[in-house]
Amino acid sequence: MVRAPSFDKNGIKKGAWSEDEDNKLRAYIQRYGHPNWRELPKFAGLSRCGKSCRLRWMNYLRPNVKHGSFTKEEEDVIIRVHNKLGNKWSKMAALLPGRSDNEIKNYWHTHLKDRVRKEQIVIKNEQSENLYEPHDANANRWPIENSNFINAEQEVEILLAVLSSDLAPSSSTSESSPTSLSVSDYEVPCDVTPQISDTFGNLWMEPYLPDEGSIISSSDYMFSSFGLSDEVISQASLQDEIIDDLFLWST
DNA sequence: AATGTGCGCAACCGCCTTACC
DNA sequence: CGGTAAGGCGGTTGCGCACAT
Repeated sequence: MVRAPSFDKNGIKKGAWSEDEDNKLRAYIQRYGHPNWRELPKFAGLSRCGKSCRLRWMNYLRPNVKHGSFTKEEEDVIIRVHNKLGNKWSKMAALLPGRSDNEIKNYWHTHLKDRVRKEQIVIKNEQSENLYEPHDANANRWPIENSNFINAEQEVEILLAVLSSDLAPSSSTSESSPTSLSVSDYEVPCDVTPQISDTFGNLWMEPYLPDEGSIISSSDYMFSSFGLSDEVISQASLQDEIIDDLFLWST
């Protein structure tokens, strides 16, 4: 299952990691952190390159990393994000705490790729049958196909932004009716807010109509379209990066 | 029992981006 | 502003295992 250990011409070990190497790397990082991956193996007593150490830590040794089969919810997130962005494994990993980008990538190629391909064929066939009813209310039940009012990457990033605690509504407003949500409910930095409004227009202000008679906000619609649980949402820790991204898009 | 074949996944490789000088 | 180093990302590979023949 793993590559056989070997040494390159510089004496750098390659291939499968031994338990002893794992212990050395784990102990060193837990004590000193990893301010410099290139220097780390030297001080940790490992005959590995820095990249190899980083990969081993990120994919296998770091705390809380999960292994084993994916849940249905995790599969849904992968499929939906892949539908929007393609092979952005690190974005998916950010939405799935404990899962590494490498593991998600492997899981996609071995379990999901073919399944999604088949399902997309089915969806396309069903859509082609509805060609003459493009504005039918039921069309809103296809969130992936009907949410391209901004580009896909922006949509996922805005989703992450809304999911993160800094931008989420404060507790005093989160209990209120969804129809009352507006951009002012979010703690967006003051120098960013007007630019977001300029860029995304009514995205933050207009309610989305998923079905006759019910009204939810655009952001709530995005939550539901990605099928993310509150638990996943609360664990997202990308707020700084997201705010930076939002700022960049708006300039 | 021996051999062949496909799958799953850890690890490697090369490129791109970012930070620093 | 250009060069360099380091980190990060996505594509690909190699090998052990399970199953089929």
